[in-house]
Amino acid sequence: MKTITNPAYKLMHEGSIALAQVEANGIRIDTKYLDIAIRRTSNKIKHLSENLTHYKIYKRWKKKYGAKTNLGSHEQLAHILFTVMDYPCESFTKKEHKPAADEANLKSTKLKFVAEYLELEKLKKARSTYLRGILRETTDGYMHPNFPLHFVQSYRGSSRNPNFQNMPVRNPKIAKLVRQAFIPRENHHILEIDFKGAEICCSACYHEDPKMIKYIENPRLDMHRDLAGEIYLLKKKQISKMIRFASKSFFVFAEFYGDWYKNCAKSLWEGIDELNLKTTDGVPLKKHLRDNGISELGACDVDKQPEVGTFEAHLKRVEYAFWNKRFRVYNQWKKDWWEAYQEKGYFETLTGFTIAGNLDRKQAVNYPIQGSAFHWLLWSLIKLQKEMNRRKMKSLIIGQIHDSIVGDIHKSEIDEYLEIVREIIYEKIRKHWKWIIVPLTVEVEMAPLGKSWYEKEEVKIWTKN
DNA sequence: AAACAGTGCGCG
DNA sequence: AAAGCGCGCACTGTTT
Repeated sequence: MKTITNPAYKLMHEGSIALAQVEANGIRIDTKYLDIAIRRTSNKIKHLSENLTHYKIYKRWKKKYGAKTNLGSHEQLAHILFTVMDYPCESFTKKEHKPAADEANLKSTKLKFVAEYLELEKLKKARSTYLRGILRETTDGYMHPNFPLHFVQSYRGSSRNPNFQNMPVRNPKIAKLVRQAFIPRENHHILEIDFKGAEICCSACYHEDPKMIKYIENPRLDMHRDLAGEIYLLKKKQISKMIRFASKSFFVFAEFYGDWYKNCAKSLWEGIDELNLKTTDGVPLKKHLRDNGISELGACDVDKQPEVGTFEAHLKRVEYAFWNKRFRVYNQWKKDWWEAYQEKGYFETLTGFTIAGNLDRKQAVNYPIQGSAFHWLLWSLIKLQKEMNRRKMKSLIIGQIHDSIVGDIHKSEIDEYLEIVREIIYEKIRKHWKWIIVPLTVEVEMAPLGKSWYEKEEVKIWTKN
């Protein structure tokens, strides 16, 4: 067993050098804004905390814990809600088997106190991990996060001090609060390029499922939309963007990573209310499902078969068709790959890394895909930076987020930069790695001149849809 | 005071 | 048969 091939070694070596330059470049931070944002957020936190103390629940909390009462203690709150006040508890912690204090479990009480508490917690997270974290790591207006390559089991990269790869983006308010701090250099744009469906494309290079390849090759096909149709019993034109999003994140990706229908049914069902899903003709999704004979989620009990007519039972069939009809070849690959790993105790990725150790089934089939998809990005970043250096460009690469590259690009170099990117991703990478059997595409997002990372918007240049 | 385990949450 | 992959960071509560 060879643990690493020469090309794999070279990739890590050159990758480390390229990322060292990225670290040295650093990211410009608006420290004045950060100071104001921290102050403003602190005021909100103070106000919200004070407000919580007027609730009856807080009085019970105080009675139970006295001087030890701590609004920051999830454990205390969960104990008050689920043990003292006896609200039905849907989940428990893994090791200690105490009532869980995560957002979903707390929210299930539907208490106003809890809603305000969660809002407070979001702000606290934004302030401590992000606003203060960024400020702490910034000197002379620049922050230099690390991008190590030698910590992750799957041979992905990571980021630390601070982690540049988990800056808020999904919650618009928190995203704005934090990402406004990231600004370009004078006369530059923040510009991000993002591999489209990197892990899905990469998986196809392993399993070569013809249906998956078709989805990737034909821009008029859309697997998330198709699955949304099956999951929610909709016609193509009824599927809104948000419905597609729910199908993609709560079913398709979850299934690819190894989740199953009972979990997916829950998150899909809860997602309907949380995302306020409606068909494009304005019909609330739960009403639509009711009209089609599905009016309940079902128990989703691990030990029980789903009840006929429930959403859970429906999703069981969708899952079956997903793996045994639609992506049958992928399914078979997973089985074969797992068998081979059990036989040998290791496997080799398409990029030349051997992965050994005690892996479970999901890890064994996910690692090669996750690792190799990142290696596409890393290889591209190395090429891109070398070319930028050769041309002595003013533009800089300032970060990497698994399948995207964040650049601080001079206004006079945008076209040039994008042309280099295009050549690498649309041409060179497939010449370098002959096993890439699907076309690779990237999306481009850019903020207006001088504007923050928060203000990035998609730039349509190479994609036709 | 420092270290540790456990939990939760931000991202891909 | 089992039942979501990979990270980093902050915080609580306990132990050293």
